[in-house]
Amino acid sequence: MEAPAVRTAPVAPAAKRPRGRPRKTVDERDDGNRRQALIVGAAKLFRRKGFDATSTRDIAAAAGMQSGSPFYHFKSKQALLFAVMEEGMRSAIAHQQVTLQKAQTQGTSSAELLRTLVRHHFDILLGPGSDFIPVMLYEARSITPKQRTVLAELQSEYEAPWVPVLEALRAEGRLQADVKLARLLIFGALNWSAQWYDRRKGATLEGLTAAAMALFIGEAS
Amino acid sequence: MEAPAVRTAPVAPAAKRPRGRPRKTVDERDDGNRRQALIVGAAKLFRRKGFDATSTRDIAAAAGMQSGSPFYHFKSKQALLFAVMEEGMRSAIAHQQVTLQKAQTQGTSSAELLRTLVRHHFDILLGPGSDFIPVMLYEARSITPKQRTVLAELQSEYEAPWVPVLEALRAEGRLQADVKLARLLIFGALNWSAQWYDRRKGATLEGLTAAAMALFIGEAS
DNA sequence: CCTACCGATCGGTAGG
DNA sequence: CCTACCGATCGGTAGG
Repeated sequence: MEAPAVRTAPVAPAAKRPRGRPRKTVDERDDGNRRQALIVGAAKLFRRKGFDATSTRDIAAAAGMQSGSPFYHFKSKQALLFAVMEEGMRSAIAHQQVTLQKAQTQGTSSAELLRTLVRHHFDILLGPGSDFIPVMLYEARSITPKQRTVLAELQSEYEAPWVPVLEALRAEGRLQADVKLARLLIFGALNWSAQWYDRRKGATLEGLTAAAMALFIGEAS
Repeated sequence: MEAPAVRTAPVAPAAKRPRGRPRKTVDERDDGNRRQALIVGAAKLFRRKGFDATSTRDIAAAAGMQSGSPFYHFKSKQALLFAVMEEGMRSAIAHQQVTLQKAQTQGTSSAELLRTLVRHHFDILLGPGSDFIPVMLYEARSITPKQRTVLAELQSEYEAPWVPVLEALRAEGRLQADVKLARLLIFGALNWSAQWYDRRKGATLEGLTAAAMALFIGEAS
């Protein structure tokens, strides 16, 4: 059995790498630069107008291309949507791991770990230039069942570090709710903020995090 | 100044009332029965496929009509979407008031009131035949700013009874978080359940309510 | 990656 | 409320 190809999660968009012929997979090509421009532009448009209301012409224009050109990079509009979601998730997973490792040096309390996870989640959800995760959350209806399965696995991977933290809090008596339902409700509380949070208005991500912690485990702010 | 026309909130769809000519407003007619069939069918389709992915032909077929006929009742597809949302909100407000009055007989505790509100919210969100509120929550992008303003007012009306309850809980020390942010986070936790809750699977609305209460105010289940 | 284009679908309307 | 229809837009493709 061959070693599986390791996919590097693009935390930041990779710089162009013009070596060799562009690789081709089933439904997309990879020549770095332009492809990435399509993904970034599509993410922005999908978030603002929704998948169905965004035309491939809009996306092409956002990347400075002509109307037919996106289909040189992606076999379909749906494949482009999936690329946005997948890149968003892989990036989020990688970024979360780094953040967690930084916070976990010594005997960090479970409450502090939860705070780190919550704060990080607000970052990828509401931070500058973060359209990928909201698109994944709010346009899930528009992908195929097979794609949905792939994303579900990535989501499990993302949520994995939350489980032991919530279980520890429950064991410490700081969390009363059933852990599985608590996780679903907590993600709801956080994810919904993409609907109402306005960077220009009052609340900071720090304040939001404090409020969430106070609500979930009664940590006085 | 004339007295403003009172609009009755349609908790249950009104029976047909064939007296006089049908009233006409700016963007819709009212002849009861058929109009309601369009609203109900549209709600179901909008929820399942989204506004953009639902064609007016789909909606017409769901009501047993020909493709052009919905436009006899609604001036546009968007007006039909708004009708779904508005009816959903008016019905939810009325239903919430009734539920609250039943629960509020004597010296009901704030925690018990919150439980009633949460349980009721799960009902209109996840109960049988409740597509209206999910549509309002998840298709808000597709209405006009003016319509959005109307809905925002109805939402304020719906949320109004929650505020004093949360304030009381905060005063009692059972809620640590800022009340305004807590309200937003709580609605997020509840509203998101429309994304993952599956009536056929395990959890009951009662169990969900218990978990939510445990999470928000540490009420042991 | 562009040019030129196709077939399909869609929201909406006229006229009855 | 139906019939017949229109103009516009859209995802996608061939051929270079």
